[in-house]
Amino acid sequence: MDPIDRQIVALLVEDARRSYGDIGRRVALSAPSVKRRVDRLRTGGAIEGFTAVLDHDALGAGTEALVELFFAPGTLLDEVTARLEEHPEVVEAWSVTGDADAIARVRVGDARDLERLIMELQRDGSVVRTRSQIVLSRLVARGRG
Amino acid sequence: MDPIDRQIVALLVEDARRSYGDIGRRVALSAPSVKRRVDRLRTGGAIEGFTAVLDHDALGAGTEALVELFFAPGTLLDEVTARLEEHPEVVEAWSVTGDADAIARVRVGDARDLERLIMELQRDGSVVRTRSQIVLSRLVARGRG
DNA sequence: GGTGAAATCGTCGCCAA
DNA sequence: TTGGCGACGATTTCACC
Repeated sequence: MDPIDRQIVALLVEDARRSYGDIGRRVALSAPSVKRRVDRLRTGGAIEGFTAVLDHDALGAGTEALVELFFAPGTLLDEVTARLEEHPEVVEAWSVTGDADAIARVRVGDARDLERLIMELQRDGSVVRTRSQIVLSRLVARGRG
Repeated sequence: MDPIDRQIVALLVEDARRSYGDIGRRVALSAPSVKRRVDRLRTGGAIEGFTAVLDHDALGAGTEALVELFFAPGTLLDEVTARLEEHPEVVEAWSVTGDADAIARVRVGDARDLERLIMELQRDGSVVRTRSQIVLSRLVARGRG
């Protein structure tokens, strides 16, 4: 992981479909050499993959919310993770310090779906309370930097 | 935006570097036809772009946190957005309902950087209070759904 | 890390349904 | 309009230096 690797990563975050030749020109390396580095970064796990960034508003999709989760005493993180992964509406989730035990970023059709999702999450008793903040607008959105 | 477009979008979310030919084989379309659709999805705004998904732990990077922001009365959203965009540590931010006015997802080297960032954000008075929750671990992470 | 070569891919104009 | 075909230059991806 040298400065050139970092440059390559930054260029791919900016545009994942950039060609190796284009990257090579910017970092003064040949295309095969760039490919070797990218392959290494992928197998090494630094780059997990490449994805399309969607505009959910333009896609006619719905509502996003950040849901704080409060666990029952003695709840295992793995249980909650498994439960969250059952629901495709959960885009991302983190275990956090502070008031709540975890925060889930969810994408649902509308407020009714959110309500239903929250009920579902609480169903088996590992999540005993939630507190939701519905996203009104996205202020900042960067690659995944 | 027909079912084939949705399939194409899903395939690109899964792997943004897939070739048009590969996509075409999966949706029973020729490569040029797939390219036309992807071009249309991009100019139409449904697909904002393509990015690399990084593993920040593997990259030896630091701490992630969710910072709730409380604005001074009369603060404009655009002001705060501009302020947030000045700081590359802010990966994402949303204006939300509920207790806080906005939530920023930030990535910093360590807790000291977080402290410094928060001081910076509060400096001009539009953000009067913050409440941070440091991410202990990522529970769920899907493409960008 | 570079070079060269072969296979594949991106991209365009043109034509058919 | 939307999709397929053909063609050409660019790109990917090797083996080898």
